[in-house]
Amino acid sequence: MARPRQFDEDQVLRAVRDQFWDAGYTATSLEDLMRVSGLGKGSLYGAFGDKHQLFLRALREYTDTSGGHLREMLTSAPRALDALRAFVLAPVSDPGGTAAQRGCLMANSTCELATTDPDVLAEARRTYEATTALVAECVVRAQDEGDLPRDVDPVATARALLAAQQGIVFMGRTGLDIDTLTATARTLADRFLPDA
Amino acid sequence: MARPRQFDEDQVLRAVRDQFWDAGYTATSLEDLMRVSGLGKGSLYGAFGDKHQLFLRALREYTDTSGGHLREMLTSAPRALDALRAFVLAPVSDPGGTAAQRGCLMANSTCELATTDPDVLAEARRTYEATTALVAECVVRAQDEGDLPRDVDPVATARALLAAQQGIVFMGRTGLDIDTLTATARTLADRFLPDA
DNA sequence: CGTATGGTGGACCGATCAGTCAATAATTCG
DNA sequence: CGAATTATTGACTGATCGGTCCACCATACG
Repeated sequence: MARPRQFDEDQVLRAVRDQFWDAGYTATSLEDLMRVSGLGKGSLYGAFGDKHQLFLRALREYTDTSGGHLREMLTSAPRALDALRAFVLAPVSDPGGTAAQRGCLMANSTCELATTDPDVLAEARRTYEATTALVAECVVRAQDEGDLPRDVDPVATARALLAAQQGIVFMGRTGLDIDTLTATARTLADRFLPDA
Repeated sequence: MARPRQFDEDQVLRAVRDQFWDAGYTATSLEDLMRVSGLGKGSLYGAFGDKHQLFLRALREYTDTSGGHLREMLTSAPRALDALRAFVLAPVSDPGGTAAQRGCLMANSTCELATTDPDVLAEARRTYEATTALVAECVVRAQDEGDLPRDVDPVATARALLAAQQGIVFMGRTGLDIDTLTATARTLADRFLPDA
């Protein structure tokens, strides 16, 4: 029984997320956040709390969204092996390669803040634990389908695939051209995943 | 014919580098830099210019030092294949795993600043180009020694090994425990480098 | 020993930082 | 329609930012 919000919370979170993504957490000022969200300080603070809380919300929005995409990617393909291959190649799936240079918000934030921000570190551990579990599930399915040998440890394999994928993401962030990056991702995928 | 510097430039650069390493570029203030270096503002500005120039100097000091270590690592081992293995395992060579959590200053800086700081991006490209070349040389040597097949492209292999190594570095930054991280690095190394 | 040179430390600057607060506006419910 | 409630806006705060400047001082050279 009062005045309703005049903005869409998710839309604001996405705008704020993009700002943090491009400039990093520390280098983003409240003025930046007001500009990209179109909101005043009072509204931002009223709806999300301070800068740090807002960042964690945006980060969570990001991990939830990309976690959803990941789950879909890993379960939609008919063959699990193809899904794993798509997982490693995901960082170069953007045609222009512009997305590659942006890197991953979770990874960028971890590199920037892991030493000083326990909340971000915890979110990183949570995210990569969950990702490992999802990929490991897919590895088991690939084993069931006869595409991967039975004697490899699914979780260890998942961790190696995740590390390789994050390595690709990082090389993309350095501005490595998309063709070279794609070739590198393929090389890594080929070593882990037979056939093609 | 004037008063000589009362500090060792390299020592200051190392202290400053550690500060940037732990807190990131943006989150490090001039007060922090004065504290860790023991110098006043005037001395810092007189010797190194502004914060950005000082950061680039510290970053260069870091890449030069680790580039030297890398070169030594890749050339000192009797067998090139062992050197390549050591390269992939380097991020977990620290016994306690504390170094692993710190990550790599160049990588952290790239993730934080790649979008906004052309100088850092250029330094990253330069560094990883040089690293690729060094590793590729070592791959050729391993081929000459009969430990790697002749038909693989040395540069492509080097890029894949570098990406895998950076993936390990990143997983270490997320705080993944050192044992799991070591196992992951071994898994990656084993796929690329036969024998042991 | 005096003077020129350049290093040193800290006061100081305007700008910007994150965050607070109160006046105002918009909405719902009685 | 009026009262209660909450969103919105923007002025304001004290702190801190990066950077400048200058008075002071240690040294080297004549």
